[in-house]
Amino acid sequence: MSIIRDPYTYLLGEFAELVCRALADFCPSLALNDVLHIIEEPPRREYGDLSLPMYRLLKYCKVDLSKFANAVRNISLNKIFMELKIVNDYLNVRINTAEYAKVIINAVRGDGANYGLIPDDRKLNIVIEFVSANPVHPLHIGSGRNAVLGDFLARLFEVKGHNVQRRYYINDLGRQVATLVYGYMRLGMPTPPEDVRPDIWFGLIYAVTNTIIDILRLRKELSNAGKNDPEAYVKQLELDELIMTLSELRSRNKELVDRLLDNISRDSDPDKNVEELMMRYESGDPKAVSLFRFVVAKVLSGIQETLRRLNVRFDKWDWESDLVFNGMVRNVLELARKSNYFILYKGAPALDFSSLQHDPDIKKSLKLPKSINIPPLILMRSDGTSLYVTRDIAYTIMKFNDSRADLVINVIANEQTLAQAQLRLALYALGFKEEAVRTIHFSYELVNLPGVKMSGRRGRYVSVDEVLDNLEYMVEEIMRSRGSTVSNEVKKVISVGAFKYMMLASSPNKVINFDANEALNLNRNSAPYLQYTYARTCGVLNKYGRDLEWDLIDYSAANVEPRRELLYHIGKFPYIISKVATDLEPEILIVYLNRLADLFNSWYDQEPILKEVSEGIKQLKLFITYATNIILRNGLGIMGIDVLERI
RNA sequence: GGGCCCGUGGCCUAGCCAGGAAAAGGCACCGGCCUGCGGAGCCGGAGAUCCCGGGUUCAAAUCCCGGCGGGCCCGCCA
Repeated sequence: MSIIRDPYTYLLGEFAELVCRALADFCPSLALNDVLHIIEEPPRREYGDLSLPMYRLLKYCKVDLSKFANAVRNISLNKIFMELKIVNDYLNVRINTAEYAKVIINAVRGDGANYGLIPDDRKLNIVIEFVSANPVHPLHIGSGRNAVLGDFLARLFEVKGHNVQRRYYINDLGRQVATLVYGYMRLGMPTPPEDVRPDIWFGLIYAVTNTIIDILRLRKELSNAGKNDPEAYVKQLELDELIMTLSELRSRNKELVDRLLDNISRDSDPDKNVEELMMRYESGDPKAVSLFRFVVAKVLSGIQETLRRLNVRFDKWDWESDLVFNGMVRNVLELARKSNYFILYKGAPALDFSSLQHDPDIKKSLKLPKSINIPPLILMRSDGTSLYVTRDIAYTIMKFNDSRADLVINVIANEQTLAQAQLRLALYALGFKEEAVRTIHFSYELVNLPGVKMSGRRGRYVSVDEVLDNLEYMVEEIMRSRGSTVSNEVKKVISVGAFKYMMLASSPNKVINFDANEALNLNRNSAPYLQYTYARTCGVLNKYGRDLEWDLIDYSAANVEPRRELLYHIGKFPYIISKVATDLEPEILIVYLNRLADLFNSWYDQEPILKEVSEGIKQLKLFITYATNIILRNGLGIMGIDVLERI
């Protein structure tokens, strides 16, 4: 007999088969999958362990419910089910826990430390592009959410046996980097200070430069406008706000801000100079290239430090500018010119999707929004420089070619839904139909600060590092209040875990309103709670100090609450992992692990494990502890959260 | 004007896609449990018009339509 690796799925299958066989005579069209679909868990355990609402069978065969009931009543139970009852038109079964425990125990015994991690049959090449934050300031918590989600997806697919490549798109051709470089030049290109993180230092230059440029532009507009310009009032308000922002920034580094203000004010047209810089860089001017690359690499080194702190790694760092330098962007433009969808829009080369976007088949396969009007996609500026989406088309093609990808997943904020739809349409229009279908936008919502709008341009954001620093401080405080100390290692594992948990605990398409007090709460329903529970299991297992005596386990002792419930939950882990991998919803895993920890802690308080006198029961209890231990480690592992043997 | 996402006790979150038995966790609040294998824990209590209005259905937090509220997008920005 081969070992069953996924007990719960096996259980569902057995139940469905039982039902199908019983109803085969008068309900021949009823498929196993239909029944599987209908099976649910009763709201309360008294009803049974699994339940089939019989009225839902009426969809498949129209006969009287009593006929179902009669047929079902005569089901001869196999050994894993021990009781069958019909209550309120529900067919409820009770599991023979002793038998089911055997299945679960064999599954855990067979897979050991890999319990629950069952590879898919087909091994895919999956590219995940994530973070890809503009290299102009430190990672803020929004990017932190992206990093944690992308890392979660990568770990999940790896566990499911796929070949995962993690890529970071270094967006160095945009106006943002050019603005930063411009500011750095105006500052006189000083050597970045050693004692400040480069992303923080350059991030300040970036915010200050942006704000000053905007102030100068507004001032010019105001002085040109007539006194009766109705917009003048609004502009004045905007200007006042910017000046406040600048004075806030000034409080961080007076000298730097004054110098920038002085030097940028002397420039008669900063906007034009920023654009000129962009052009020089894109055309490959060696001086511009070395300067841009220097600045970006510096900022990136800071970002990488944060990512290392989060234990998020990348396989490839893709420079956007390389796509222009190596001709790939030009190729895309040439392809576009030859395509049937090419038009000149307001004099600029563009793709027109009006004939494509309403085709129901295309809409469905490319997962386009129901009724949406996608405007023509302009591919090139009239000054000859490239645009973001054009470069992104080239990049996507490269991601497919580079790693023979079956799937490209882009972890990108919800605000880019339209742009991502445009990207897929453009790929389709240029003849990359397969690629278009296999490009997946994994969308997530932003992280908001209560009251303030986060803005990198204004230097207004909470960085990942600040949050982690605060979390570490909280951990220290808690330990101090208990009269003990904490190692750096423990402090780091707990704070990083708490951060990741926070980012994964709510559905990706929900906005997170970042509340510092809430975020620093290390109580239940958090990573530390799960880590603590894990450490508890380690404590017991270490104290026992030997391997389990699998053959001595007393299965019959499984049929006692709350062991029963706990075992049932343990048996569900592989099923949960599969579900998470299908739905790509981290919160499912979190809910499951919390419940497991709750059940374990509650049980732990009720029954001694090591003091159990019956050897068979003691081995069963050790098994429960061991399985909980493995599940917590594997579950947290997928979330990128480390565990500790001692806290 | 059009589109996307969200709305569940005071607060945060699961359940919604695949409708089904008395809506599930947590925080905060109230009351108990520390010489026991780890109290970052355990036991108990209180607290909900599932945003509103229609519709579909034997049955709606869940599906459909229309509102309301919040966030976001519709650029020769990224």
